[in-house]
Amino acid sequence: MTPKKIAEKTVERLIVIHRILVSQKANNIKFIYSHEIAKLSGLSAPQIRRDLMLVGYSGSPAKGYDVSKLKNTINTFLGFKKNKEAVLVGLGYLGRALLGYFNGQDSNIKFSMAFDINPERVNRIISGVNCYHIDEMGSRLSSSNINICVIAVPKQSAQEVAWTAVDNKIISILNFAPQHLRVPENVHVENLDLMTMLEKAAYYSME
Amino acid sequence: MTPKKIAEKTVERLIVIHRILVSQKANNIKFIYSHEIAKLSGLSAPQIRRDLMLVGYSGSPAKGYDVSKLKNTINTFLGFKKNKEAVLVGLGYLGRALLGYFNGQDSNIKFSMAFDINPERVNRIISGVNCYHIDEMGSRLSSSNINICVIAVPKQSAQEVAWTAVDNKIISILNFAPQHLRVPENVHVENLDLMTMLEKAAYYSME
DNA sequence: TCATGTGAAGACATTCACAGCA
DNA sequence: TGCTGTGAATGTCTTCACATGA
Repeated sequence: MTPKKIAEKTVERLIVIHRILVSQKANNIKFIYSHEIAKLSGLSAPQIRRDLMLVGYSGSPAKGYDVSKLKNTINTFLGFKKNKEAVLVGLGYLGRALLGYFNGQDSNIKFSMAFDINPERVNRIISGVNCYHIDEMGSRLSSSNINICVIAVPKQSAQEVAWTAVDNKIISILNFAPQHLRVPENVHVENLDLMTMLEKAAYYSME
Repeated sequence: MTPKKIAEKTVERLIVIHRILVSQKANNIKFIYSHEIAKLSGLSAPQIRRDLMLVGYSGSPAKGYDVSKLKNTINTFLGFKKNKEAVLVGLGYLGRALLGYFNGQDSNIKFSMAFDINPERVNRIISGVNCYHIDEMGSRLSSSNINICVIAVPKQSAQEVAWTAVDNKIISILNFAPQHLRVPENVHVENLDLMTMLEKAAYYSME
């Protein structure tokens, strides 16, 4: 499906641009210039034009880009599908927050199940999501078609969870554990280390 | 305080390396080679040596780097201080999770207060942190010495929160709202957009 | 022998600046 | 006039590869 090899940063920017287009469309804006997107996104205008070049949509110098058409083009380009499913592992503070946060938004992606090792957290429904014991993860994943896994467990367990995941159809992981995961080559890992980010913010709080 | 202008990515890597050194020290490891750090962090060995060059610590080819000394050098270089304070705005799912998550870890950075607009969420203690109404944010910040702010409010309110923050001593923001923040030049903004990250993970889940 | 420290090369990402067009 | 689309230039980051030293 992935047409060419696109830089990760480009993918990120296109997602951001796409969201801006969605919101502009909701506001009934029909056309938009690159510098307007720039203002809203914090990206630079030439950068945006370059990214849009890549997706192969042409605007007009007179009116700018057709919001609706451009949105659809990016949609297709990124292969967005409706109702994509993901799975969450780890129902601590962070995990439960993610369930509420993501499943509350109007997003294409929903968690369709979650796992934890703690018996008190499982066999119930949290934010509309069925929660099971981690022992069931392998079998439930392999009998599903889910291939996105979000890991929100303590770092000691993260690698083990990742192995179970990649053994059962998962090919993309969003990892919140501050732990480098070893995975097969074809599996994508997106690390999101909150502690590092907070420490980074702290670094820039010194003058 | 910031000695030279260090690339943001370098800062991130140094934080990661630092954490690895802390954990190695806890395991009583005295010396470590760059390729060992590489294995643990997912970074490349030359990259690590380059970063360490920058902090100005020299290892020995025979034994590698002295874990304890290197840790302290990075500590000093990054200006880590004990018990740095931050403030949280937004006590929804995500905000409450961050309180539990960060204040539970053994970190140098703690939240010392939190704010929300919803009366039901304030004037109480959550995960050991005093929660106040957003109206009190300005006065409480200005009478404190906190200069790190974590924003976990809906995107509609994020810019307003940011303005209150920067008007009251905040110079570094960790922003979870999917919204570009306009701030004065001297203020650092670290964006952490969970929805974009999940969508990015979804992108890489297609073959 | 094997790892460090680092100049030089290479890869990658961003911006410049302008032709072309409505 | 003021935008888009884009070749070329610039800037930044990463890796290579090897001299050096224990």
